[in-house]
Amino acid sequence: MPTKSGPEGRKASFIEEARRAQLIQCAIDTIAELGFAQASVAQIAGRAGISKSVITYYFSGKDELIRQVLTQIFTDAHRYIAPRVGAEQTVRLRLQAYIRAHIEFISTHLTQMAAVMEIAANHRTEDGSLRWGGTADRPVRTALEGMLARGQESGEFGAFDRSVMAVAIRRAIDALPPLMMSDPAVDAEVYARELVALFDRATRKESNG
Amino acid sequence: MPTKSGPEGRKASFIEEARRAQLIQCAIDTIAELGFAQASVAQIAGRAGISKSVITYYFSGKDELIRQVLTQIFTDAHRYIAPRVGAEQTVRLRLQAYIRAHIEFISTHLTQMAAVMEIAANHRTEDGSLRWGGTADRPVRTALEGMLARGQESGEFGAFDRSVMAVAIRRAIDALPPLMMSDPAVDAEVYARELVALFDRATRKESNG
DNA sequence: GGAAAATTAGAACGGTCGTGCTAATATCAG
DNA sequence: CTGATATTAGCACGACCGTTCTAATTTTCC
Repeated sequence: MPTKSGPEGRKASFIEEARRAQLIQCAIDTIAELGFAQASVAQIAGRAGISKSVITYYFSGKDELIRQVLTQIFTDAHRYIAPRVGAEQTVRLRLQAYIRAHIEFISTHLTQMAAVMEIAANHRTEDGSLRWGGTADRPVRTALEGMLARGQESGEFGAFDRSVMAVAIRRAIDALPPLMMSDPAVDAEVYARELVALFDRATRKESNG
Repeated sequence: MPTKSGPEGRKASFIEEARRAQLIQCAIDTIAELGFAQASVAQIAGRAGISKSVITYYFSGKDELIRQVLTQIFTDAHRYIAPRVGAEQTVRLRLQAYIRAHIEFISTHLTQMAAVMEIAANHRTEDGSLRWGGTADRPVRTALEGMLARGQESGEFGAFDRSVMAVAIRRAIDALPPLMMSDPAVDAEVYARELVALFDRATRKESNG
């Protein structure tokens, strides 16, 4: 049963593993540089220096490749961020670690993040609706809202709408990739420090000023 | 000299004005609904119930049409927002009006804003670089940074990095279109009130808590 | 070293893109 | 009403899209 059309069943060969990794990396670079719409199979294959058909040989199609790009990047990000947040003891410190860890990961994985955002904003199903769009970031925001809720219950945070605060935090974090790519003068450390301070004030109880 | 290829020279006829307005509106609707990449000339013409060539008859090409979509929306937005900000006397009130006016306009022009963001994020020149991207929002942020600077000089605001604060404010405002389009339960008034309160705290002087 | 399998290049397919051209129709001035 | 002009539909064009197919080449294994 092996032979025909693509590697299946048997364990991946050395060449297969190397090609898959190469193609995923080339897809990331191409999407980040040219944008999702311009990242055609021909472009990605050209960057890898191979023929188009190699892509459909190792992946069932372009969608498969895109999917694997996303899962790889998300796995990397989660592995970096989760332990750094979990290490902190108070909710306020966890929120600070949340912001800092995100910005550290983003600033050291700029092309990956640019690719993720291009895909999230543009990849659509055949019926025209966004494949990962609209509600795909909801679980992320929901988790963040949970953290904010615990901070309010414990009295560490003041009164505010948690969903609006979560949106503001996420959007401020996700602003970094385009910022850094269009302006190399942007300093990720400064950005992290200022954002931590900004939302530290924003989550405080109203102290009659 | 009249005749050949498109209306030029003479003043626009009734039909011309109507068609241009219709096509701009259809472009907005199509881009907002299907995304920029899927908003082909054929799609836009189909929505208008006319032939593709009518578009290239009234506009020099697709780029021209897109450009007019942007200028129309930006003009509308500026006419709504500018006087509301200018009416306030203190910097803090002006910042509040800035946020509120933006959210009011956005929530009442959702499809327009969705179209603008699709275009800004995706429209590229032939060499592959974003046409309105990267640095196109710089003047907007710069103006906002100026407002923040005046607030710090007058002592109304505390100490913070103005460019980071400007990014956070803009990103929080620009989050509204996708929020409202994916979740009809989102309340623009609540969002405006909470955002005003959030950045009111964030711009305050550190009051030792 | 030779057969079988894995991997690759390259061409071909049907489809959509934006634009240009042509011929038919609608509008309007005289 | 009529001729000129504005407007429109429809097709053709070259380009690129993602996928499929075939044939050639490389690798693997006995």
